Amino acid sequence: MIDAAGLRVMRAIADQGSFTLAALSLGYSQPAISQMVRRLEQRTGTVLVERVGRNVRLTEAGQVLARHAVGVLAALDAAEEEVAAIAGLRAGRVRLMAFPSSSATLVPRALALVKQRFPEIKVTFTEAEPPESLAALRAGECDLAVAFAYEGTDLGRGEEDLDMFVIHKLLDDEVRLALPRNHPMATTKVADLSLLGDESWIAGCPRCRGHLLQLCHKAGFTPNVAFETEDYVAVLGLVAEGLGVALIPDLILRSANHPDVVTLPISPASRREVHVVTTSDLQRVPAVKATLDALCEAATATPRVFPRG
Amino acid sequence: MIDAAGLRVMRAIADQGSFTLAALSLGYSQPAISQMVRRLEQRTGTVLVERVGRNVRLTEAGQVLARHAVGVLAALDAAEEEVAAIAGLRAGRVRLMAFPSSSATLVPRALALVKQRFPEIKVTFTEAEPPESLAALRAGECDLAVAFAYEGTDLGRGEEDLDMFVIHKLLDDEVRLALPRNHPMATTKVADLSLLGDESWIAGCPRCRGHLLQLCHKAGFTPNVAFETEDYVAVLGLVAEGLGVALIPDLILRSANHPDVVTLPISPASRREVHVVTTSDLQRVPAVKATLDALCEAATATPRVFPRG
DNA sequence: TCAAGCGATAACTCATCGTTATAAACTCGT
DNA sequence: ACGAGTTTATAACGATGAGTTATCGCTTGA
Repeated sequence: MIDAAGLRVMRAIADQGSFTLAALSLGYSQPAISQMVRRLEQRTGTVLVERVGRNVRLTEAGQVLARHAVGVLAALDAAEEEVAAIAGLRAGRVRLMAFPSSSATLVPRALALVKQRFPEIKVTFTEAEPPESLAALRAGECDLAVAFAYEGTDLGRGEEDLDMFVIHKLLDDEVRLALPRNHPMATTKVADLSLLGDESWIAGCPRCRGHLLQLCHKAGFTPNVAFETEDYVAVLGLVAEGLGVALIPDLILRSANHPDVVTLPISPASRREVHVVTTSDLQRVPAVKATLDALCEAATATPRVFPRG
Repeated sequence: MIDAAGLRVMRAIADQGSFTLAALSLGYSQPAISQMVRRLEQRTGTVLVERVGRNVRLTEAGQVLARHAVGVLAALDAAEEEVAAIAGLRAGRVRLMAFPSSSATLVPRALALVKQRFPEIKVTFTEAEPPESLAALRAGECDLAVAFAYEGTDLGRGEEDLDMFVIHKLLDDEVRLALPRNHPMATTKVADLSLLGDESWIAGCPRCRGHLLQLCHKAGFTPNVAFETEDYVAVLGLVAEGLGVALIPDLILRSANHPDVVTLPISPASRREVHVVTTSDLQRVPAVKATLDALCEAATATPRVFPRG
């Protein structure tokens, strides 16, 4: 019934004291104000403006509207400004979820980029394995998910519905074999999986374990998994102590390595792909887009370091 | 840029969780909501709603709008309600000015009527002589002026510009002669002015004094004005003591009389007209109209009482 | 008394905002 | 796996709102 434009007009009339000046101050023509007032009057069913001589004066009802206009317009401007800040990257919150081994290098680098470019944007970060982060994304509890997929497998658990997502590839993450420095194979250039059927194996996260089983199966044996832990520092420790060998993604090795552990490329080679996942809607949210871009840059700019002991 | 309708829509979406339900709750069709959101999004340049499956979810910017909507819409409703109250006679303030002798009977009766019918309407009342009340009306400091004009004269001072006013006649107010009970003429039915050239006269307000001079002039003499006072109770007292005679409007005699004073119709008859004056704009203000109506009713309903001692 | 200023009005244009009808996409139950 | 039932998106269209320019009438002040 009564809208912000009407209040703005009433306020201008109250401030300026005439239709003409009010029109001027609002950037309208004088008849626009005249008609606007008439519309307001027939909507409210009340006289809002007293026409006295060639001047105008607000009636009681008109003064009521002008008085309320201040608050309403201020609140409206505040809302507008807040949205504009989000649109203009001067504000905004991005909820990022990433799997643990990405949080060592990739994510911090991206967050630093965002913070440097858009200091006002708050990126909240939660570690989560891919199935969990994708579920959060689907549930609207997250804006960006950094996830990985081993060659030939899907992101998430496989039965996931990925149609709703927009997926950007960040980098290829080489899977390497970790073995003790004093292991006979430690001096070779490439580790041939098929020669490792008798080793004790140390498995990582559930999906990594699945990948290990798959690779070994293709290599002709079923691995003897002696330990399971999701903590890759622990994996390296176990390997260093000669308690087994393990498959470890290169990404982890960039931030964690162990003096007594050697890593080698494996044959047949295997890698996992690291992706950042969002939705087409969220991708168009400026702060989300900025963070996504930063992740892509961090991925390409990060040099690959292969610590070979 | 962003208006109340937009906020209302965002709020409804936030509350209802879907476009369809939001449309239902606002009495719109579903496409109306869909288009409204799209318009808002291209105006703000931001994604406001995440389309997820067949449901929707607000983005951060959308939540900002929905959050601000509460306050803005509440303030808007408050303004609307306040104006509606004025329009519906459930509120409002009327500033009434009336000349002193009207405040004895006419005005109290009218105010009682208003109060009985519309208890919420506050009528403020100020005594003022016609020129002053009309000036206040012109200056916007008054909504209704009760004024009088002697036969053949204007309201106000005569040089007044009456075009801007709307004038309603309330009643004819007979001018009577007041004289002491023991005055020789006290027993006659009609006082012949031309026989009173030798009397001492007591004059009232300036305009009444002018009228007195005019009447006497027509009757062939210039009155000997012994006293001047605007207090008609004083006039009656002076007359009662035999210090002079006076012309007194009937309206005053309805509320003030004196046992030792007799009043007679005069010849030639003279009367003043009592009017209520406002402007065409103010006349359409409900509370003003209600008060004006009450004044008219009070004027016609008030029986004429001629206390003849 | 005349020129200047102000509000009202008329006539017209255009964007907005609503509608209905229909398509496309998703969820869920069988 | 597939169809029923929702849900959003889109198209086409109409009514109304809201702006413009041009012009009139009135008030005012020199």
